[in-house]
Amino acid sequence: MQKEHNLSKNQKIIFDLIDKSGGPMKAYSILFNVQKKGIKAPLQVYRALDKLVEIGKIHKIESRNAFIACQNSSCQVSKATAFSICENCENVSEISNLKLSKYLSNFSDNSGMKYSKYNLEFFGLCKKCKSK
Amino acid sequence: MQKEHNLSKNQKIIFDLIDKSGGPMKAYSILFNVQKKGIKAPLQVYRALDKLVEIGKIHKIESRNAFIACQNSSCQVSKATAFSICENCENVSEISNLKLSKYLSNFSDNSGMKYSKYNLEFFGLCKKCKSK
DNA sequence: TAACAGTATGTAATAATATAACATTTATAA
DNA sequence: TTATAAATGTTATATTATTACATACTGTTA
Ligand SMILES: [Zn+2]
Ligand SMILES: [Zn+2]
Ligand SMILES: [Zn+2]
Ligand SMILES: [Zn+2]
Repeated sequence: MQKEHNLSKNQKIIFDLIDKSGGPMKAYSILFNVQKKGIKAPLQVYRALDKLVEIGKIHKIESRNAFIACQNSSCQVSKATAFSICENCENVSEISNLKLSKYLSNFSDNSGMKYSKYNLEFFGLCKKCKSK
Repeated sequence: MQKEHNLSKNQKIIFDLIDKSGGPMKAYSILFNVQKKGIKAPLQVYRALDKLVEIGKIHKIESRNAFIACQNSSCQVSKATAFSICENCENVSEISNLKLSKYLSNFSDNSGMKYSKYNLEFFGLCKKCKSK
């Protein structure tokens, strides 16, 4: 069960928009879409995004500068994330694979570094785009 | 052995700078550093960076919008990359671990997607920063 | 309730990152 | 040589993100 965070007004507006979109959204596209709700400035968007990432309700797709609603029930923070990204249609899915996440969370090498977080992005062609 | 690409003038200037720096560099920091060599505009930098990424001489650290020289002898293209990033000192190393790269290159799930490329970024504290 | 701390908001300005469009030049190869 | 691809030069502009400062809200505790 995901901890219930009481989202603030702006956080809720922005989370709902991203969640309903079903895919990744970019900050200025979000801004455009919430202007009718009174959110007028980039900073208002980025602040809400920062908080939503922090509590794991959304994740940032780094290679796309975009934000997607968490598709796992278990992400309380954005600290172990994996995505598949179609390079043709830009469809993005969060990968939820216990073996993969265990493998990566336990990964260590001889660098002496203690890893506390990772982000993995796979690229390729999705089913639809492959068959064209 | 890495295929010998005959880098163009701008590509060589920019690769040498990044390589000698020993760490990740940002595009506009690169621009500042090569202005004395006649490279005056952002686009000249970005074009060289694009090409260098394409042939695997450098990789982009997506979470940092920065570029680092390939530290493996084997990357002919930037299509299977893994990095460790210290969140304190921002030191970045390319991870070269055969088991990890095999595991990820062979990864597949039931999404029907064919993965042809991945990028993995680990975060944590490096040896030095941990012991402070 | 009053005082406080922490979180969130509003607003303007600006910084940092990246690309579009167009003209010209250089390298490679048929 | 002629054609083609790759690289360069230049200006302008688009996109992404943060700084700085003022104000308001929310929950806790004296
Ligand atoms: Zn998630
Ligand atoms: Zn697709
Ligand atoms: Zn490499
Ligand atoms: Zn460090």
